[in-house]
Parts: sequence; structure tokens; C-alpha cells
Amino acid sequence: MKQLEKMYNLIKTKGLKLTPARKIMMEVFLNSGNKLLNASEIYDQVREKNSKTNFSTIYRNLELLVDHGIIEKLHLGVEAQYMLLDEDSCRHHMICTVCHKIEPLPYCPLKELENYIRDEHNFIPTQHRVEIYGYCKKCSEHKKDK
Amino acid sequence: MKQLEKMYNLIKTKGLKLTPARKIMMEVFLNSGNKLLNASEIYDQVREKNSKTNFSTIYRNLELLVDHGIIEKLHLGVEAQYMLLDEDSCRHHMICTVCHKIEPLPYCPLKELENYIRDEHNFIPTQHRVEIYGYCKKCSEHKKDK
DNA sequence: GTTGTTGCAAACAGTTTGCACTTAA
DNA sequence: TTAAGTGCAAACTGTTTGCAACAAC
Repeated sequence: MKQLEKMYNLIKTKGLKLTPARKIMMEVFLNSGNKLLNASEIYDQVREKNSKTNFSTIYRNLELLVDHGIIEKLHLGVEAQYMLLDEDSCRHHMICTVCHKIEPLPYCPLKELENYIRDEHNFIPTQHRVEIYGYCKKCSEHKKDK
Repeated sequence: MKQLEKMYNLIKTKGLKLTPARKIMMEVFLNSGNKLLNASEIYDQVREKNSKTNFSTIYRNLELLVDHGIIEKLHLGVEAQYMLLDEDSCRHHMICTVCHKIEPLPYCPLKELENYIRDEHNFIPTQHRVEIYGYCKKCSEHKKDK
């Protein structure tokens, strides 16, 4: 598995030790299909492979990985969620209002908007976030059934 | 104060009782200058006028006001934040990362994006929210001084 | 061997809840 | 009068921390 090796190297490059917990966490992220994961989902998946990993280890590593720009932390609800940091990711998500699944949206419509804001509102944009709420495929199909 | 009376009526219209805590909370929101407030900011301000109001009262009323469409709840960080719900709000905000002032943005660029999402992602958008982070006029001027 | 990392237990912050008392309508 | 609202205390959830043991380098 090539991508995993890359991740391992990335961690070492950052001066972090390549511990079992971190290895497994990288696997979890790679296997997540780019879905946002919360701490306890990550914890559960890590525990499947290493049954005595502690929650504090998870949280400490998550923070570290965020600090080193390896993953991204979003805070859209009660709990924080995490995903591998995509180079050109600019934080756009589709959030299902039924099952609460969050999917990233690989497209950014905001370039022109930012220019407009800068010019017309005297506001200098540095970051943005877009959230689209609605029904994901599965939930919209279930809706039809009723 | 006309606006406050309106708010009082709105609460009654919704079938809610006009209690002292609720009256003060509406004042707090009206005096907030459309800034997002978290529960403890609201609590502190309510306590100034009614020193024995409890946190659970604040939380219970916040939830109720959200449910009745009087205020809006955002969850951008560790804690939830609240503001009066704007009639024509389609939830676009410019958020200054220095002074945390939040200004509404009277323009919606998302029509085409929603079509794209519906067609390409099997996701049915019903609502959306856009947040632009950056420096407001005042803070960007102060930055220059340094 | 040294420094960074972990497990554990305990603390913490924000929020929610059950229950008896109180109050707006 | 009575359903709705409140205060209090206690619980609960997500997250953080101090410390001693441990493991990657």
C-alpha cells in the first residue's frame, strides 16, 4: 500500500515518532473515503486493531496531526470532526439533515465572491466555509418510500 | 423601544409565556449589534439584570427560541452561538477573525452550485450557509499600523 | 540513553435533566 | 387554577491534563 507508506514518511518528516497508534490512525483516515470522522469513531476503529489504545492518545495525536498540517479539524456540531488535509481543500461540505452524514464537496465557487467582498465591503477575506444542508442520496430515497 | 415590544409580541404569538428571563434575553439579543453570543455571554448579561437566573433557564430558553424560529443557533467552535434570526437570512456572514464581529452578506452566489450538487452528487440541497473569514475594515486598518 | 509518547485516572467545560417550587395567563 | 417556566443539584458528553511507565529513535 503506497499511500500509507507516504503517510508514514510524512509523519517522520515532521519529526514525529511513528508509533503504532499513529500508524493505525493514518490507516483509518486513508480508509475513511474522505468522510469526516469524530474522535470516537477514530477511537473505535483504532481499538479494533489495538485494543488498549486510550482516548487521550487519540486526542493528543489528533491535535498533533492538526498542528502539523496533516489532518484538518472542523467543528460543525457538538463534537469536532477530522479528515486528511487535502492540499487544495477549502472546506465545503454537504450535510444531510436526516442522517447527519457529512460529505466533502470538491469544488469551490467562491473566487468571484471573494473579489466582490473585498471590493464592495472593505472586508479582506482570508478563509471561507460553505455548508450545504439537505438530503443525501440514501435519505432522499427513503423519503420517497414513505 | 419599539423593537423590543415587537419581540415580546412575537414570543406571545408563538404561545410562549413572557417571563422576566425571556424579556431580558430579548433585550440582550437586540443590544448585541447582530453579533453572535454564546450561552455564557447571554447568561452574564441576563444576570446583570436578574441576578438569580440559572444557566439551565438560559439553555432551555435558547433551545425554545431556536425551535420557534426566533433565534438561530450556530456551532462554529467548541460552544454554540446564537443570534436573532434574520427574516431573509440565507446565512451568509463575514466574520472578522480579529474582533469577531459578524456582518451579514447580502448576496448569494450559490444557485449554480446547488444545481451542480443536485446533478453530480445525488444530494438534494435545501439550505446552505456560507461563512467568509478575514479582516473587517477596522481591523485591517489597525493591522497596517503595527 | 534521551526524548517523545502512552495509559490511566482524574479534572474540566459546555450542556442537559429530574424534580419540586413558582408564576404568567 | 393550571400548564408552562424556573432554580437547584446532579448527571452527562466531549475533551484535556498530570504523572509515572514505556518505546522509538
